[in-house]
Amino acid sequence: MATVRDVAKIASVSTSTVSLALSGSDKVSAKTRQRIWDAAKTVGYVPNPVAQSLARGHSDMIGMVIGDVSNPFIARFFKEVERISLKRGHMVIVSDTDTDPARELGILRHLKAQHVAGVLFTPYGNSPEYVEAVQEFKLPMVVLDHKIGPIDADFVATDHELASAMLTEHVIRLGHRRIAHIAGNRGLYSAEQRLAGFRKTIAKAGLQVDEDLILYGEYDGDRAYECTMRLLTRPDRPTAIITANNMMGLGALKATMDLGVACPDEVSLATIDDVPWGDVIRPRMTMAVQPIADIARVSMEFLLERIKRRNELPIQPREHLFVPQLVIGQSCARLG
Amino acid sequence: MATVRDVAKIASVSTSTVSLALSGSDKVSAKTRQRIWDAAKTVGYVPNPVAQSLARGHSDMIGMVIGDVSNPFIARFFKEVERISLKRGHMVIVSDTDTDPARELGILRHLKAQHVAGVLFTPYGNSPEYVEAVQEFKLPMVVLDHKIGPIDADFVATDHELASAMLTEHVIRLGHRRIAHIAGNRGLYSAEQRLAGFRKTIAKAGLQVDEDLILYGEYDGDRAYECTMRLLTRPDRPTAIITANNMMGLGALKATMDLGVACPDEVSLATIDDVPWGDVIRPRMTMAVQPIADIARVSMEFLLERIKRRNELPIQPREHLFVPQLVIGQSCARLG
DNA sequence: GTGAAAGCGCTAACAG
DNA sequence: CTGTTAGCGCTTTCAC
Repeated sequence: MATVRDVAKIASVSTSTVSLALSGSDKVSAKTRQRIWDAAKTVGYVPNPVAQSLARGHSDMIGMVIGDVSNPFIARFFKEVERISLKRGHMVIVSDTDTDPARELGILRHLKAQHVAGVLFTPYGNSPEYVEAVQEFKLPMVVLDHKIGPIDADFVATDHELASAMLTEHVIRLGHRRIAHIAGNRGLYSAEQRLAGFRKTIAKAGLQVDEDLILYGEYDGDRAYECTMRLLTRPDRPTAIITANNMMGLGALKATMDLGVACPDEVSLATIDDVPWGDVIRPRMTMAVQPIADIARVSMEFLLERIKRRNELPIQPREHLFVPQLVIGQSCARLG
Repeated sequence: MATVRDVAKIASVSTSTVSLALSGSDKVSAKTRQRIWDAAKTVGYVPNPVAQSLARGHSDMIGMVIGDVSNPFIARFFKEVERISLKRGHMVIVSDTDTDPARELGILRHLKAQHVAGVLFTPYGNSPEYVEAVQEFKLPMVVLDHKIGPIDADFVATDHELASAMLTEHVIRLGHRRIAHIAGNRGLYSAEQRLAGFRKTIAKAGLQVDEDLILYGEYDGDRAYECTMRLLTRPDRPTAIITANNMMGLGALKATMDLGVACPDEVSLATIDDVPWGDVIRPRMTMAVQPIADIARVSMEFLLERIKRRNELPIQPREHLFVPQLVIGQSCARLG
C-alpha cells in the first residue's frame, strides 16, 4: 500500500503538500498539484481512511440507526440513503435496533466511538433521560419519523397527522361512521400524531370519537391482528379500520381473512405506508404512501450540511415534513 | 475522552501495560490488571476503535455486501448477522449493490481501504477477471449463495439443487407432467444449481425436460411476471411452475391473477424461499424455505474463525450447505 | 511483569 | 506556496 510519503518522494514535495493537494486545496500551485496527482496515480496511492479518521478526529462514515430493516419501507429508505452517501464519499453503517431504546443508545455509543461523521436516527424512546442521553452524544444528527427533544438535530418525516387525516377523510366520505384506528406505540410521536389526525378528522366531520375503537397495535403486524380480532368480534363492530403502518395493515387484513369477514364488503381497511407486494394482495389496499426517495434526499441534505458545519456553533434545528400520497385501492367500500 | 495515557497515569503504569491489561493479556499480574481496570473505570475510559484500527492494521468492522436488502429474506439475514456480530464486538457495514458486479468490486475496495476485519459476500459476477479481482482483496471472506472460484474463502448456502429437487418432486408426485421452471440469473451458480435440481428430478422421474419450459427470470419479480405470461399463454401451457426465489414466485402469482388463470386449479405454483407476508397472500405458497438463522450463524462462525487466524497461512476453504424445509401451501393441486 | 520507544498513515498548525 | 514538526490514540517489539 502506497502512502503519502511514497507520493511525496516521487513528486519531490513534502507529505503535507501531498495531503493538501489531494484534498483539493488551492494553497498548492496548479502544477505541483498535477505532479502530485500523477505521482499518486503511478504508485496507485489510495488514502487510508482509518488514518484520516484518526488525524481528523472523525471518519467519513455515516451511521444509520433504525428500528427494523425487514420492514420493506425502511429497507428501501436505506437503499436510497446508501446510494446518496456513496456518491458523496460516505459509507454507511446501519444498525437495526428492533425498536429497543436501550439498544439504540448502545449503538449510538458505538457510533460515537467510531467517530462517525453523522447519524440518521429513528428514535423509539422518549423519556427525558433517553432524550438527554441522545443529546449528549453531540453528533451531527438528523432524526427521522419520531420527533424527540428539544435536541440539536434536524427532523424529517412524513406529516403523520395529515396522513391519517387523509385516510380518515376518505372513509368518512364513503359514508363510514363507525371508524376504528389501530395506532402505533403509545406515547411515540408518530403514533400520537397519526392518532391525532384521526381524531381531528372524525371531530371535524361532526362525528363522535368512540374511544373503544382506538387501540394501540405498536406498529406490529401480530398486535394489529389481535386488535382487529377484538374489533371485528364486537357486537357493534366498526365498518372501517385505519391502521397506522403497513405491517399493521397486513395484520388487520389477515384477521379479516381468518375470520371470514369480507373486506371491503363487511369492513373497509386503509393504512398508512405502502404495502409490500401490494400487487398480489387482495383486496388492494388503500393507503397513504410516504415519499421514500424524497425523505432520504432531504435527510441526507440536512445531515451533510450539519457535517460540513460541524465546527460551527449549534445550527438552528430544521424540520421538513412531507405530504403522503393517497393511493386508492379496493379495500374501502362505499357505505349506505 | 479519556485515553490510555490517563489510565496509565492513574494506575501508575505505562501505556503499554494498560494496553496489555485491557486486552486481557496474562503477561500482566492479576493485581496490576485489576488496578488498571479500576482506573479505566473511574476515568470512564473507552478505547478508541479508530486508533486501534490504525495501530493494528485492521478494524473490528465486518463488511456485508449483498444484492438487495429490500428482499425480506436478505433483510432478515442481515438482522441475524448484526445480532451475532454485535455480541462479538463487531459492527457491520452493509452495502447493497443492486446485484451489480461492478459496484460489488467498488464496495469491496472501500471495505478493504477501511481495513475491515472480514467480509460476508454474495457475489453476482462470475467472469474470470471478476473472480480474480475478488481474490486480490485478500480479505477474510465468507461467500454466500453464489459459489465462485476457486478463491480463498468459505462458502455457505442452501443446497440449491436439493431445494428445487424437493419442489419438483412434490409436483411430480401430485401428477404434474408439464412443469416449467423460472430460473435466476443465467450463469449464476445458485441459478444453475437450482435449474440442475429441476432437470435431474424431471429426468429421474422418467419424464422429458421441455427446454421451452425453462426461462430465466433473473431473480426479479417483474421478469418472472413476464416469463409467466409467456408460459401461460402458450397453447400447451405447463400445469405447474417452479420459481427459483420468492420475488419471482410472487411475480408469477401476480401473472396468474392478472390473467385470471386460477392457481392452483389451472396452474400450480411452488417457489424457493419464504414468501414475505405469506399470511395474507392467497393461495398460500408451497415453498422450499431456507434456514436463515442457521445460515447466518454458520457464516459468522466461519468468518470469525478466519478473522482470528488472519495471520496464518491460507486456510483450507470450507463449505456448508443447508437443507431447506418444504412448506406445503395451497398453491399446488393434484392432477388427474 | 513492566516500561521505553517506535511507529500505524495522515493532518494541521506554524514557519519560512 | 511549500516544508517542518507534532501529534491523533493505540499497539507492539524489545529491553530490563
